[in-house]
Amino acid sequence: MIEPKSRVESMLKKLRAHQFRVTPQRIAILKVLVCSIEHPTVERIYEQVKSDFPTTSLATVYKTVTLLKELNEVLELGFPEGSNRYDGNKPYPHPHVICIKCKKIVDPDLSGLADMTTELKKETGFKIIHHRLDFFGICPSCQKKYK
Amino acid sequence: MIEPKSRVESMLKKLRAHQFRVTPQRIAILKVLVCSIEHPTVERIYEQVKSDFPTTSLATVYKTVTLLKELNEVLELGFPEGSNRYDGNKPYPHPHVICIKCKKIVDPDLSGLADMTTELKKETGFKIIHHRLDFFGICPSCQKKYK
DNA sequence: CTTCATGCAAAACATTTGCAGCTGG
DNA sequence: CCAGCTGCAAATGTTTTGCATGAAG
Repeated sequence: MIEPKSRVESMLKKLRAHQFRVTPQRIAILKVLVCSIEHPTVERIYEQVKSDFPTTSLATVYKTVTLLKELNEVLELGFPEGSNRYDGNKPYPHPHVICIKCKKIVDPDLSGLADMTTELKKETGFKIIHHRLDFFGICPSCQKKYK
Repeated sequence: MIEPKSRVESMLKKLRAHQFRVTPQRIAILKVLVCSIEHPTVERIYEQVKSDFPTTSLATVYKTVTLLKELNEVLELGFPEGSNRYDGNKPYPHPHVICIKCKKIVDPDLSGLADMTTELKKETGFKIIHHRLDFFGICPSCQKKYK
């Protein structure tokens, strides 16, 4: 388990290092990102931030999340159908398992992707920069529900 | 290499089997899908279909492509930023390598995903239905161009 | 002939943008 | 102070939808 505090600190440090400003809104957003295990949507982050910072706007959440993504402090999981989801705890590519019923997203322990990229480079000539691996299925609790 | 003719036939067969109608527009769209190696967007399919069938509408292309997806005769690659891409030749999950500059998509030869799903089932309890594996990078010709 | 498909335009929806005013450093 | 951030509303771009007309079976 990563210490939430240190992740928040590292994000703040990154902001300062690039001379972006540390505003109360940004602090609130990045706290939600780090404390969420659920891979929240922007809308969800917005709700949580508003509860103790009521004047925050949705646009600011979008802007902050995009900024953190560009600084590699957040992993964006884009979905064409429905909203994007964000992971502030493991801001690097890793596999996800997604429930197609309840939209829950979990991080499984899986290895064996790194060696594929060297194989790929040889075969395709591409310079590989990042990847995305999602498994879609039905989670245990939805399996019961819909049986 | 799959025979284009047989893929078109199998799509038509599937349509008839589910009592969907075989219209000239649908035939034209599915021919483009099968003859494209480029993983076309809906817009791209639309252009090509219009050239020999000028009255076709974009909405019809969307509807047809969605129908074929539901019949498992086309693989949809959704992208949140930009348009979705379609593969009528290999309508089942398989890895893709995507150029982030020119948006080219190629199918690499890669194996070793099937065994991951059994591992996943054990670890997460999910019933895995499908997956998606994309590698993002820069293709050989864009590597030259931007050097 | 009946039902389903087409084509047009309008709607939907998440995300981005423009801009006036505010504020962190 | 002043560049950069915020919040609002309007714009964007892709995909979907409603509905009248047309064509497949």
